[in-house]
Amino acid sequence: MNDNEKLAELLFPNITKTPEDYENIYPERGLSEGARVSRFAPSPTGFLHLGGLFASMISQLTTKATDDGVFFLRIEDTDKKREIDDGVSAIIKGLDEFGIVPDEGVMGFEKESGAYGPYQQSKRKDVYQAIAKNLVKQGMAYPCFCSEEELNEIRAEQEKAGTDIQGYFGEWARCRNLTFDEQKAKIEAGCPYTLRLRSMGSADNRIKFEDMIKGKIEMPENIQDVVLLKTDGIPTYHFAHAVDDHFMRTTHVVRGDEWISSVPLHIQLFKACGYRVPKYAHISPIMKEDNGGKRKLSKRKDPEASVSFYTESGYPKESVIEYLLTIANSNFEDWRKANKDAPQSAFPFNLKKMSSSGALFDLNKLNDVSKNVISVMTAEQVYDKAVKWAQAFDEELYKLLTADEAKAKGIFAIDRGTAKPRKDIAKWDEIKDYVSFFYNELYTPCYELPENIAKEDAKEILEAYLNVFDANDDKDTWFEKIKALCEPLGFTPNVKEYKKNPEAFKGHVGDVSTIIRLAITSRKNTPDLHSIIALLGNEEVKSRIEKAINEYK
RNA sequence: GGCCCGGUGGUCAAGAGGUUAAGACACCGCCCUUUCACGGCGGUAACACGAGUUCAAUUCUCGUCCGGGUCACCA
Repeated sequence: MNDNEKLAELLFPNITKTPEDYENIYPERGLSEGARVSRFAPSPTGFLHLGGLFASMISQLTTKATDDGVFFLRIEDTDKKREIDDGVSAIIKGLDEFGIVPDEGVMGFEKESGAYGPYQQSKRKDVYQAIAKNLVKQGMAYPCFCSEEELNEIRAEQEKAGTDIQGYFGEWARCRNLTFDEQKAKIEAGCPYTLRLRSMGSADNRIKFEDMIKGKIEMPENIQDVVLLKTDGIPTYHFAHAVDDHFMRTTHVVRGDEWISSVPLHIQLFKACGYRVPKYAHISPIMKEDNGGKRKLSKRKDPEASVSFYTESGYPKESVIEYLLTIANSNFEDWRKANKDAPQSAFPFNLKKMSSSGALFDLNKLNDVSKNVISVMTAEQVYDKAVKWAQAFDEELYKLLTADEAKAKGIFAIDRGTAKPRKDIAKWDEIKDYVSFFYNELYTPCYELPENIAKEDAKEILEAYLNVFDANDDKDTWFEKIKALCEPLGFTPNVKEYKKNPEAFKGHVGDVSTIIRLAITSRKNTPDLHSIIALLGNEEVKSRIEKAINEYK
């Protein structure tokens, strides 16, 4: 046994499996030619970030562009400090609420599926250690006994010396060249240690790689002896990334572009272990306007950073995904225009068309997209989704909607299913206001007239209308009756005539309709009044008109 | 500071060595219309700056500036 082999045994006496064993445990997937395997690998911080949803959507889309692509969910819980109770469920629930269901990986609390698990890094300690042991054996990794203070000290010295590159490398790497006896003594004395990579990189070398989104990138090679295993034996992100994505047979790594600067390290790690380097696709973050500048959406400052914001506001999941798709591929909107009814999954997503700079989050655009999405839903769909939302977030609304299903559906059916559907609703939390005048429980009458209409005229019109009104009239006779009211009371049924000669009339049909609309709904603007009247019914409408008349007396 | 990435209207963006520099959102106006919404038509508004290459640069090159990321026993 040489010194490296002795060191490996000293460090990992209980690790008996070899890298070859794991190659057999996690064999090549044997998918069809070109099939992509990708993943979403968040740490369980207790909530799902919009950027996380975006990344997982892109990742999934990337795999679904190939025949038997696999998209899996891995949980990166190697940092106990960041972990939050049941953070895993929050992520799964968040993804699920937007229709993203992984093919394999962590599927729920203590639940996973797939042959490449465990998919939670905290449960893979043995795998990492076996690989680490092998690295030590080959002289590519070594224990480092430096304390936090010593590390700070090194950094301070480097600062003072004004070196371009700071960190643990070359001359500065105090533990890099300890003899086996020195290492042995420290270990037997129980000194805590981390395991570091013995980097074979040189600052003079440049490494090139092709990012699927950002294109060709060239960077200096990694020279840092980075930590592979922390004092507690748990791997750092970098090491876990190489080991996991190798053994889970990931072909495409889709992740946030904050990782781009560690790609040289990652490539080095893959090579040190003898693994094929996966393809990388680094996504730009979704930004937020801030004092005229841009910054990343922050979970602290921005409620819209968490996906729960969208479910709570009642944005349909399709809307959020649709919006994200418009950010992802700018040709999505054109595609949507040409394929109005196609499911989102039919869109030919192209990683290479992703923007390489970060997009500012645009709530206006989301609202617009969402209005379009909702406008093509059937009344039944709107009803079902709204009810489901209300059940969770607005009990009063829930009771009203479910107490009279037919009425609620009737409301949502107004002008729906036509070639030019209304686009009033962007999210379910708007519908309470939208439907409020249909329900006496929500309705607060307000009889304030527009300035150009006198109380007396309003009263006369309403009195006259009450005499001829019938909620069962069809739309044409209904409106003919209103027109007929006009002339005797000094209004004209002809708007154009009024515009030509405004002095000759008190107003036109529009004004008459406004008075009626106001009496029935307390609003100047509503969807089709005839439909509203039909839904409200004879008695209710009559009683509202009578009340209004009293107000104008 | 070192190293990366980026910079086309307010926002998202297409684009190409020669274009009247697309489109969408927002905004404004007009039309349609019983209101609103929808729809239609139109409008305001952009190639960060400076050199160089070229007959020609917003497009290629370099520099400057600005924005973002990263330099942990965090991911």
